[in-house]
Amino acid sequence: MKIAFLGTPAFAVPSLKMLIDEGHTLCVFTQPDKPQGRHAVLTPPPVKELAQKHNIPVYQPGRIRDREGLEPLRAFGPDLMVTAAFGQILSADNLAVPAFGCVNVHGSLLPKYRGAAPIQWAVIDGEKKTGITTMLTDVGLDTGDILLARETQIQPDETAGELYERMAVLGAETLKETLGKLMAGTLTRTPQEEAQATKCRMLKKEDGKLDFTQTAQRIHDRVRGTNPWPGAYAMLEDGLPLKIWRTRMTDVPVPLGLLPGACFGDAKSGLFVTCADTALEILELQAPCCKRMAAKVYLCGRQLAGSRLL
RNA sequence: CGCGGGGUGGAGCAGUCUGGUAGCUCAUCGGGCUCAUAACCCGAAGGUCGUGUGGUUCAAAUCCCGCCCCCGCAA
Repeated sequence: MKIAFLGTPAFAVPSLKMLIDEGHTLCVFTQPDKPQGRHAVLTPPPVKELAQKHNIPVYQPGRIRDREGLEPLRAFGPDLMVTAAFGQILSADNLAVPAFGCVNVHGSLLPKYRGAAPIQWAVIDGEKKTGITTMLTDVGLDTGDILLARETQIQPDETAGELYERMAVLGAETLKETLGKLMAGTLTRTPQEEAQATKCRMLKKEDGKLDFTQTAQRIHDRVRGTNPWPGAYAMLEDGLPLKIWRTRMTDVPVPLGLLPGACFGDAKSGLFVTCADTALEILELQAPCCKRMAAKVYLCGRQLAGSRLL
């Protein structure tokens, strides 16, 4: 089949790889290169790199709805469009181009977690399971009819980054199955239950800010859900941010009289922070201007016990 | 030339402002205590202080200059 693939980040890479391996005729649309890193080096999105490696034509329109996106799309004349974390909203004109419409690979069990960063939000919310949904794209935000859904369990200590990788692979598998049924003519569509729908937004830097008046479980979930981006953090008493990469639920009792955010422990027993209910162990952290390291290692050279995180 | 912090025994840091042959915690090794221990006590080994065989000085981890690498913020 002639397929236009619209995707941008690492999540979309396995899906594109699958389409390449299946031998489809492809054309890729992805977001423009963006400055990244300390020196703002212009970096191509992961999907672009894969596409170029296979000599697939790549278009990077600022807006897919505008002429600069629509024209190459029409010129390619795809039978089907596939989107996976593309990052732009398609217009009715875009959707009208392919005869078979547009299949979207979404990182949640729709109608829950429509929108951006569904994988991260599922972890932050402490969900036990999530999954991939393929759907027929319409003009709304992830509102189209559901084609297939595949569940996966979220492990208690799994980070958003780890889950993201698994979901990217699961997404490719689900997409493959969806296309197989589409070509076999056995695909069915099910409207989403609007009453069950929830939306999630893009993650912001501030979403990594920890609030130790919450329970240890909720804080643990936020640490997991914001790893690796934007990263969880708390303020040290001098006002600088301390990044917290990994935590572990414990049954360590909180010493009497400690306020939420108070730290205790040492290089041998580990670092603990007081939450609303129990203490949470901090396994890996990163002080300002330093590399990330195990909390016990950090405590070899510096003190945190007795201080408080805000 | 976006702003800023850092490179010191295996690891993490102090010492740099107010130059004078390097200190702390953890790890390692040896010994001791103990029914036992990753716990505790005692002792030991281990560093040309990122780099130039740079400059200043009687003397540089410390002051000045160049270079390399790492990190935080901002994009």
